[in-house]
Amino acid sequence: MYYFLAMRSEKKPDGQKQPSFIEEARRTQIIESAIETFMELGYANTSLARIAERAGISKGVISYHFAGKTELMEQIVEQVYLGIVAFVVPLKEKETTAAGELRADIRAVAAYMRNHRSHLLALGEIRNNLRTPDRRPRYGVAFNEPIYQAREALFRRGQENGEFRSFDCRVMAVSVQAAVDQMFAYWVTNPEHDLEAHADELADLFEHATRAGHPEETANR
Amino acid sequence: MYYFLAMRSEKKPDGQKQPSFIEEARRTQIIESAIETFMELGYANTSLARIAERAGISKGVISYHFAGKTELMEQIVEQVYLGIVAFVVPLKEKETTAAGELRADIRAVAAYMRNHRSHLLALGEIRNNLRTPDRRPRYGVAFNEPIYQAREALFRRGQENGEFRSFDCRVMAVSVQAAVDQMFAYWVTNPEHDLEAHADELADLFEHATRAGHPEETANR
Amino acid sequence: MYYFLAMRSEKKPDGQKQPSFIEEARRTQIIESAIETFMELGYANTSLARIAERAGISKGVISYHFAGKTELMEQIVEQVYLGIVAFVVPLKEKETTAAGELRADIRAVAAYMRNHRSHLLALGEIRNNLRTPDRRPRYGVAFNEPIYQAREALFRRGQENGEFRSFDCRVMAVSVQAAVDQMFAYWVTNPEHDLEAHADELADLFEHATRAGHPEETANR
Amino acid sequence: MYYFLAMRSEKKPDGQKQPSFIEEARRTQIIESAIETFMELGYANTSLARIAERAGISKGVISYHFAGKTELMEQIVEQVYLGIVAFVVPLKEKETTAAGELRADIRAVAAYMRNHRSHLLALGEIRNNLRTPDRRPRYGVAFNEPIYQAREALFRRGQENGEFRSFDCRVMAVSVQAAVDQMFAYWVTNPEHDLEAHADELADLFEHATRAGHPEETANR
DNA sequence: AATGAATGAGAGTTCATTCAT
DNA sequence: TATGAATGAACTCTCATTCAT
Repeated sequence: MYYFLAMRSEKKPDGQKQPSFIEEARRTQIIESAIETFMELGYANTSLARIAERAGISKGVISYHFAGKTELMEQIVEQVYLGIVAFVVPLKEKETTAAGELRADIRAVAAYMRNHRSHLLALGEIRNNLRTPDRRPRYGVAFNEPIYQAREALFRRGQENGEFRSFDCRVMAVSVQAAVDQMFAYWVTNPEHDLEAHADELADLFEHATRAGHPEETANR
Repeated sequence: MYYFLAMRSEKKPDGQKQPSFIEEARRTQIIESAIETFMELGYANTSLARIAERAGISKGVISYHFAGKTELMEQIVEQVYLGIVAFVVPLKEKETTAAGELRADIRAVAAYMRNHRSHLLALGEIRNNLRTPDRRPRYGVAFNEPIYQAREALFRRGQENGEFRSFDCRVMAVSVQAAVDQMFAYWVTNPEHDLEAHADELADLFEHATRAGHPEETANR
Repeated sequence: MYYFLAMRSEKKPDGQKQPSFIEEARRTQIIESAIETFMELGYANTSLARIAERAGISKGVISYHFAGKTELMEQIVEQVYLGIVAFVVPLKEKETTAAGELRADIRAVAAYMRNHRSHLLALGEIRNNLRTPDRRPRYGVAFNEPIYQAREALFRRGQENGEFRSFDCRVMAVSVQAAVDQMFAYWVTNPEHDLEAHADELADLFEHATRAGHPEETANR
Repeated sequence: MYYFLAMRSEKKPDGQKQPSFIEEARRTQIIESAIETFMELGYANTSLARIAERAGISKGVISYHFAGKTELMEQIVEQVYLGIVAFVVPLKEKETTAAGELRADIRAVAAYMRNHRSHLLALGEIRNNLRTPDRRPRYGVAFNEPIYQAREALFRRGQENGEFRSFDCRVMAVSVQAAVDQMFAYWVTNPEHDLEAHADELADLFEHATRAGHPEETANR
């Protein structure tokens, strides 16, 4: 599930030299500094100079530790994404019913959002804006594909065992992800908003949206 | 409803000179050129020079007709937004039931998306990226507030007349908008995707999510 | 002869807009400033900043008038080369004998050198150093090909009419050009050196080197 | 003859510590790596980082073994120059006549060129570009002075013993050197060119250019 | 003897904006 | 109204050099 690793920009060959401790620390420091800068200033206003300034280091240090601005941003995406997966996946696997898993998923993501606000904001900035040299989007919606497939599988399972009614699994997967993402965006703008209550409400929403209510609606698509 | 005009960057006082026809034509030309550029190159790669080049005019013309890059982008947002409202609102008002109105709304927006792909893409680019001089987001989620309130009103009406179950109207409104927006993004990335079928599926989804299924669930929040 | 035009980087299509007077003046000013900078500081120390500083203009002006540093340098080469050709060719055409033409050629070039020291120095700097994006030499010896062919034709004519002995025309052409170029370099380093006397001496040298001295040496290669 | 040592950047005082074997090996390794880099990428694209990368060592090693980039380049010049002298001088000394010595000289240099292409190319790159801190050429034509004097002596000898006609020995020396250098450059650009034939042709050329043809031309300048 | 890390200057380029014409 | 010209700041990236380990 969440097989994001398949999207990693470049697998490091085993024969490659291990990064030293200090090297790793610096990279982490720079990435964290970049994340905060993206969150605070937005993509267009985030320059290497500002990242370095916030980190209290020289501009050239970033160029020393990363091949370029692009590699830095790809590293951020990778780091943040891996963090999400590592947190959410274990919490889902405890559930037995499809409906239960969907609810657990949504609540887990909400919990993660509360504690990683800046990381997820930076992820969004980069996803929305990073482009390849020929100016086509680097990530875009296709970035969500592994998530979509995981959710599709969940829905199909629920349909097969009679929990869920018949519906288009892809549309449902896309919509769940959209609602979850927007929950985050809404909370960011309205920090007093109750994130956990929102998550529960969302779980209710999709429970109603998916459950097999009337006999004739039971899924067999 | 959709009282977006209240957000307009600057109301022109009534005593102000009316823009001439050619003035208005130039502004429209520039806005269209900018929209295409945003769509094709993304926010970060859209410069006044490129907009002018695409329009086949001199760079200075833009500065002449717009106070600056910021005003141009705000004008784009306004124009596009007004276009959506003008198209969607009449289609909703024909409906009598709340559920019917929701379905009509979603389908109308989908129809609009198909015919205004570049406009909506540009709107997204600007909404995601434009910031005030002190670097806080210019639009963000708050931009959706009028839409949220309209949808909230719809849901509340449905709850009051017994069509809808009890749920948090704000969360539902946010989620509907998120699902609709993501439908667009998904279609942009997958042009062969059936937009109208997706809209219908979404209407089903939210019909199930909102309808008063069991007596004890009838809304009175 | 001297058909350098065939090497021009890009022929301007007739439909292209004419550069304005002030545009042309600025380009000339920048080129002259660049030539002086190349002469004084050498290729490696010549930056756009220094060229602009010498010209008393902003750095961005150069970028405005030239596509980039590369185009500026190619323009310098073209301008200087055309200047040489325009000066030398008419002086050669007055001569009737091959030997006379060779002597006239060498003397004409020497005369040009005296009055265009900085231009020729800059030409040399760029020729020696400018490389394509893939790092291969942009000009190199191949740059001399039109000159070589012109001289070859001269020598062949002299051999055919019996003025010259038999020798390899290409080697002779290369050597004449080398001797002439080095005459310039020597004079640059030793400004008190008598350039005209050097040119006459060179003419003598190649007269002896080429003339048909003994009957059995007359050319028929 | 060829008293190039007088130009050495810094004579090591006798009391200085002898470089260890491994020290010498490292310096040689770095110099060879630098030579290849200069040849392949040209002066402007040759950085210490690239030299180190090619040598498979750390960038700091170069700074450890050489005072700076300048000293490295001066060492390259010295090494290459000494190599030429060591090869050419013995081959000249076998000759008895001045004409014979000139021919032997040219052929010897050509032979050396064939086997030391990268060395001579690097020498040229550095000679053409290296400057002192006040930006005046570090070598330039003056670098050839020992060669010029050696050739002048040869020509004067030939004139005194009646082999050669009267001509300006300095101009002849400069021209021979120019022709030889350009032979190399031409061969580099046209690798299929017959270097040895070119050398022979050059020897013929200067034999005709120098020899005492008519009695009244015999030298006594 | 060698390394990796860091610096600060300087490179070419792009940009929004201003202004005289 | 519209243009072309110019500015100055900010951008990413590369460089030679220094230094602690």
